[in-house]
Amino acid sequence: MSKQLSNVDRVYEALRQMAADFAFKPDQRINESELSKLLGASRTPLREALNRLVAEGFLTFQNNRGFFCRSLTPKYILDLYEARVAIECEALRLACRRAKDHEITALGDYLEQIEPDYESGSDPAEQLAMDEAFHLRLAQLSGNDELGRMLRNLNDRIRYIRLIDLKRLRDKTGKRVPGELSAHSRIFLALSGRDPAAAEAAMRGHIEKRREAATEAVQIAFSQLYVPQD
Amino acid sequence: MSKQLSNVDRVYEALRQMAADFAFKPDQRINESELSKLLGASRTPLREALNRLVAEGFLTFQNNRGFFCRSLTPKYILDLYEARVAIECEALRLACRRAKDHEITALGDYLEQIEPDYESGSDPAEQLAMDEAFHLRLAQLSGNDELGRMLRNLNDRIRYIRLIDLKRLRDKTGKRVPGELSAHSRIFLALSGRDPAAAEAAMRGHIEKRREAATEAVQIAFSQLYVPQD
DNA sequence: GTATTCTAAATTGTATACAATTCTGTATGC
DNA sequence: GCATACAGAATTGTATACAATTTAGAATAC
Repeated sequence: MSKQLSNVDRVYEALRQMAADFAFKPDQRINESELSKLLGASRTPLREALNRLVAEGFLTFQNNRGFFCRSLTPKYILDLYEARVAIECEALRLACRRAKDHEITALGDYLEQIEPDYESGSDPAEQLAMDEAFHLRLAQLSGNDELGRMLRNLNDRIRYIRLIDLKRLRDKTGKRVPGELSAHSRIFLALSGRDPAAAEAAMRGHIEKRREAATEAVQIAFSQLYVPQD
Repeated sequence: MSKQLSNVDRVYEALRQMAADFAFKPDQRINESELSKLLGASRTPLREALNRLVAEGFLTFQNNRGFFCRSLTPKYILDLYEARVAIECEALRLACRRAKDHEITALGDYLEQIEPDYESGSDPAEQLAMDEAFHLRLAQLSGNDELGRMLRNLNDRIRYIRLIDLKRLRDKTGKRVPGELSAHSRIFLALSGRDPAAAEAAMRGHIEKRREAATEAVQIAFSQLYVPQD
């Protein structure tokens, strides 16, 4: 009847958020004592949480030197985008075979529901959250829990860069994100028609297009991380 | 100049092996004190290692109840096989584009080198290790570290079942594993010819065929895990 | 016999202490 | 100036102690 979440879980969630947002700068060494004070827990649960994040690829670990933030390089981000292609395309193929009609209908309703917010120049972070939610629901229609789990992990590690890319896209095109929604619609229509080849092609193109802008986004990320913003 | 590996690393490797081999039975609760005595370390580093394994999907964790072995169900194993298809097919597509000629040649040499051991009825565990090594090298030709990392994780979680499947296959076909080597050859030839479609088709069929036998292998796994062997 | 409550034992959760190691800055030699 | 050696400070690694919680079993009621 009391708290369901353990302290380690709380610390873990906080650290995951921090790591996703690069609150730790790339390759930065993490001071355990300092961090444990900040999070209001001793080093024991803190280190347990840090170890989880190492296994998930958010941090690295060196014996007797402690924990470090993952580095941020174009190669790393390009790899993550490619891994997304692998996971999402296969999930989509499976979804074409397995998703129930009512599940597809429900996803279509969701797409329509978020359309106004997506169109209007709402908060980029919200917009990205909606995008991730759509992609995740799509992946979940495969019925494969591992693929969903992997996608969630990839999303969390790539989010910081995707957010930069999204903002840039908006600036360049004046509050409108062109082609994005129609890309989602194209994927959805292929799924509705149970056409795996068309669905996969649409998904692949959709992700690939953003991947091509990733290197540039990484450059911007560095300038944001190391230069005072305003 | 002294030990490079930390105690946590040592404990982690041991636990990972145990978890892969289902030295912990599915859903079994793990007693920390007992295990720490067994591994010759205190509960602090033990729990750090256990947390890594939770993040990797080998174990689960319930607040105030501790760590448990992952459960073993046909659905779980089928999901892992599907995830392998996702990772390996995409890696292979990328390899067709990116692998250097000399890398492909080297892989071909490796394939020829292991052929005699693979053909003869050598130790099934060794045979599986060779199979995994081939698939991993293939994936690494993609140049994508994330895909390699994901495949390694999947391999470790699925190995126990694959070993059972492989033994069964040998028993049924009298020391010969038919079609296996030629499947690898077919994949390799398509890669050599830089034909992603053919390569992916061969890979997909190769994995899918074993996936179809997975449910049966899970049944056998249970009988092995809960009945004295000899 | 079954269900319920209670108590003691077992187990997990986490803070802390201290050993081992690395890091930092200063002094020394060339 | 530059490299090296060294000492002290800082940091990580891990055992241990004890609190919090769950579990197991006995006693009781129906």
